Amino acid sequence: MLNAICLPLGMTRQDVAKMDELIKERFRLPKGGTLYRQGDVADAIYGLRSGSIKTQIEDANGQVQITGFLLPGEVLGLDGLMTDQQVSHAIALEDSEVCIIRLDEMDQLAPQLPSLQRQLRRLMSKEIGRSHQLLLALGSLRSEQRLAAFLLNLSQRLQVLGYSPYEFILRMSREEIGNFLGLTLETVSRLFSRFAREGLIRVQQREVHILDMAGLQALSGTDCS
Amino acid sequence: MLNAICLPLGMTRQDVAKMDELIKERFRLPKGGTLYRQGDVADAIYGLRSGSIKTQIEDANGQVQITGFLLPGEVLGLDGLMTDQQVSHAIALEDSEVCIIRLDEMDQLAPQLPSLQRQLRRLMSKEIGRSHQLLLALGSLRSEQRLAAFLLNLSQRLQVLGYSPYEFILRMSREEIGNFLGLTLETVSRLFSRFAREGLIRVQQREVHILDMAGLQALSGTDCS
DNA sequence: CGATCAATTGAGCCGTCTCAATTTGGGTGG
DNA sequence: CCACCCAAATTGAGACGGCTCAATTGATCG
Repeated sequence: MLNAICLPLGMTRQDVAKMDELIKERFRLPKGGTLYRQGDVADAIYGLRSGSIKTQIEDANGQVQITGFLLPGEVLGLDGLMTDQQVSHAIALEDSEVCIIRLDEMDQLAPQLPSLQRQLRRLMSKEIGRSHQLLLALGSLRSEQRLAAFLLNLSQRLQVLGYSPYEFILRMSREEIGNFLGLTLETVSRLFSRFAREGLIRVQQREVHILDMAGLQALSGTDCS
Repeated sequence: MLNAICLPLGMTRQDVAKMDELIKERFRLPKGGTLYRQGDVADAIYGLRSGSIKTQIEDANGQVQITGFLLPGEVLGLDGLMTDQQVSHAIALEDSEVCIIRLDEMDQLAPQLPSLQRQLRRLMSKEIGRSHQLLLALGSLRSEQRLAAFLLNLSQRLQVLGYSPYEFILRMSREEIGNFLGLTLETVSRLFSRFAREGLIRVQQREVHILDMAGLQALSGTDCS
């Protein structure tokens, strides 16, 4: 059931069949490739089938803030829905594949698919929640808490995908993690080293082993996220 | 034209007349009063007619992050639209008055009012932009830049309302400003003093006079916002 | 007019950034 | 296949910014 990757969750089998109509279109994105740019017309949303993607916003001065790292099964382009314009850039961290869901096609199918509406709402809700969480983190958490929360979040999302929550490969650089968390790359690197020294994780370049999940949770202050 | 305060912008006179149907309902909110709470069912959006309101989110640990300060003419409750649930608290900073626009009533009128849809989209777009800006600020700006940007933003919005952009009264405490900007109240207070010492502003409790707008803009790094 | 809360200001410390040197790993071309 | 090169990551030293704790002054409201 490949489509499960594109728009999963609470749908009947018939609904899923109808969904197939929408997600025929696929797209391969090479590492570093851009799926869409801030300001582009937003005429579709995208399901990430494989690989990983970052989204980032850019202000007039070229200042960049990464707003999210997407994993397979997650949906992007939702933030542009309101405006008909993308509000962020989407860039592949590695060779990736997305499926494209055109808005006009979706509008046609929508009346027959109430579950689609519900699904979409749930996704946007999650999106808003994410951005709020990031706000809270940047506003009030200390660096170690931010990184701990970051690792736990990643671990949890990978587990949902069927991967081990205890060992994974970071798809993003220290600099990108730092930007996302509002820290410098050196601070991120130091924290990785410190966490390792304290026996919380084992880290070797981008390969991470979580040794003490509970310890990380305690550190992050907030229970998971 | 009182309604201009509730949902202004690009509508024909006839459209505005129809809008009147929606915004009959008014509500007075005392200082410190709560308009809605995180988790409440979101069955309406609100136009702020007078006063000022803050919105804040709260995580499981009770950690609070203020996400915005609303001025008259601005609309709140939009972030709850997707989810049917409010995702933030809305609390009055002073005695305020809002008009209530019930969603079900709006849905009935929507087909006859395409401009309403457009208007709503524009507002949500602005909302998302705001949250992104805050993200950028918390992630990458230094304290002085944050406060400068904050003052300029306020100044600009007040000017739109017809007030002087050069002198205004802060409706929020130093602590609330600090929370919003990811700083402590002491740092905010010190910055106010420093700005005053440097001749950028004159400040006396919550009364602010901007003396050197260009200087503030230079400080904030980003041109206005 | 006292009580209370908000704001200011100071001193000292801790955390994070900056700048810089070094190591590691991956990719490319000889 | 190896040597080289470049980007990413690590680690250190030092400076600075913002936080914490604490005392004082200044408003506001019963």
